[in-house]
Amino acid sequence: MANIREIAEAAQVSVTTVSRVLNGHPYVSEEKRRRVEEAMKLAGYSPNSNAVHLATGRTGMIGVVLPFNHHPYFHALLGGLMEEALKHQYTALLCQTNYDPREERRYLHMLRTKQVDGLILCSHELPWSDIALYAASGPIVACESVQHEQISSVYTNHYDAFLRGMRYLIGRGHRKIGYCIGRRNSESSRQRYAAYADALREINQPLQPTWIFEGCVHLSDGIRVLDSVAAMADRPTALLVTGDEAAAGVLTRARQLGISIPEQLAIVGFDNQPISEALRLTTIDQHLHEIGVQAFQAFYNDMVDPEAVSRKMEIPYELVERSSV
Amino acid sequence: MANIREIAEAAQVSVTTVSRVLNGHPYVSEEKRRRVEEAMKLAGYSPNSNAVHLATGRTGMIGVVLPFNHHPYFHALLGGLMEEALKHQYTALLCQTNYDPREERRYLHMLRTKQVDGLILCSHELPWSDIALYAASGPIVACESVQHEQISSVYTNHYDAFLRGMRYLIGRGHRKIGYCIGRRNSESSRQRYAAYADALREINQPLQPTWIFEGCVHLSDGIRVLDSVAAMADRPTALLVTGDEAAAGVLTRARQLGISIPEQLAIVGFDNQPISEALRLTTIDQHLHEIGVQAFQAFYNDMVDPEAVSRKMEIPYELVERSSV
DNA sequence: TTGAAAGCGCTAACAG
DNA sequence: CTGTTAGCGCTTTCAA
Repeated sequence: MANIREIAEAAQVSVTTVSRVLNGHPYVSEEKRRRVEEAMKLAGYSPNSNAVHLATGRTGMIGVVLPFNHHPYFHALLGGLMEEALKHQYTALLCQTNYDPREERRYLHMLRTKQVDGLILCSHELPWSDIALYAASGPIVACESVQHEQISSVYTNHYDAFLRGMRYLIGRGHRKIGYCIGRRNSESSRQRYAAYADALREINQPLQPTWIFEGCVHLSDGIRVLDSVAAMADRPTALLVTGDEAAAGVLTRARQLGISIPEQLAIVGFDNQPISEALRLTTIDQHLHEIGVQAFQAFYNDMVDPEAVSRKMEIPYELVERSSV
Repeated sequence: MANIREIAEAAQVSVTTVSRVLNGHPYVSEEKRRRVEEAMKLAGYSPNSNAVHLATGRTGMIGVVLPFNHHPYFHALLGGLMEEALKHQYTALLCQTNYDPREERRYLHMLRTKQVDGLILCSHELPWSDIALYAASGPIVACESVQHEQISSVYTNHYDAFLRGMRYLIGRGHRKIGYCIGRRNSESSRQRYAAYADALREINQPLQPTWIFEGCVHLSDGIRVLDSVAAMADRPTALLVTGDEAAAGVLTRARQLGISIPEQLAIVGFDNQPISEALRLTTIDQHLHEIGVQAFQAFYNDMVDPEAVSRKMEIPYELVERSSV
């Protein structure tokens, strides 16, 4: 209701001084600071964000674009991201797309209109060439490997990580290996397929299409997969499951059906999520929390120094051995 | 990058004229409109939202506060809400609290700082007396029954709805009835308990505490409940489950275990969510979509006419008979 | 330490 | 139909 001028009058100081105490600037006498604070409290004053944003040219808000957020994968990523954002007085605006390109574009547009200072994309539908056009309005960071010069990128090398998983299983004597992924058309899925095919080639095994499962995101998807596997005449002896949530579904369902893990079916999960620890699931940790942290830092760097070259940062993964292999 | 003045210069018109075409106002000659549009396209111009918001005193954004949004309950509510918001050129800012009162307060504060024009609370941790203090900064609408003069309220009469469910089951001959709720401490849970106790009193049945289940939100919770029930020596013959998602869990798990529905166990769900249709689940529809629509309208009314008295609107529920009873 | 004053980019009377 | 002009509320030189 009240504005900065009224506070200044009430406290018998200039608006500049009020602004100074508002922003914790030095060079304000204790006496005046006290008076200003009192006046603000008395008036129940809160500064108008829109005015602040207009005057400063920044909003202290970063848009985090993701398809949905009800998944441990995004929790881990967001955890790191927000932790880091907080350190720099930034707050995250959740931009949920539900895989709708129009929604995605709406959020990209917010960069143009200065509603957010930058964008971190945890997922995307639009082509990068399209997205890059918005980079002129503010930093854009992708949580996957992107070549574009204007887009920073913090990512896992999914080919390597998947190959590591395959070789680990192969090293344990497995030849009949299947795998589960989330969406088919993502870049990471392509990389995983390539690693899978290459690994099989190394051991001269044929590629068995029925052992590849798509759409594995939630626990229930893992249950579905295990049921399919159980019904097969020729079953794989090991499964690489991208996402511990789904892997947990596979594992619990298997136990339910009396299929012993790892003897009859070995499982390697991904992400080292809390549930994998609880279930003693062997998993490949891609350090999502760290990806979140680095993604924010990449944004922040671009923000502070717009001239800087966009970062391309590969985050190392790690195999966590437990008892599902 | 460019601002409205530069566009005006480029198009050889005044800034007012540019503003007019920007906002689709009448009284602009076709000739000038064309010139302005061309200049905007050429410059890749987008208006600065913060300036617009500051000048107009509104943001066209409404904050929707909820604990999490990965549940059909909130989908339905949000669906109606956003549909209505769209009609009035409003966009919803999802404010996820994870049941953390500090987060909630942060969102309430956004009303003070004019980051949003109003707030719709689908859930809350802070006491209403506390929340009401923020109502001076903009309309606040609750999706539950609230007495506070400054807070509009769009709600289901949970006591009546629950009683309706109980009497329906009783009418079908049931005497041993249990129920499942989400959180224990919500107002709706208290109402439900009251209706439950009253209904049992009507038929002179003792209240059996072990037949009351809390924390039933997801499908998995329903599974858990059914497993508990199956293990009981003295089982209820019917269950009132607030939330079709959980009810679906109860139902599928029961079938899995060979417990026949409705013969050995009758189930009444709540919300008439898509899954209940698929499973032929009898359910009480509280018209969540409509609650969302009305909640936005309540906000919009308060917005347009700040003098108006806050609305208290009870939305009728409806029993949808299918085959689980 | 302090304050006057010039913006930030846009809207909306008001006067033609 | 069009333009002038005074804000919206805050930050930030700049000079004192």
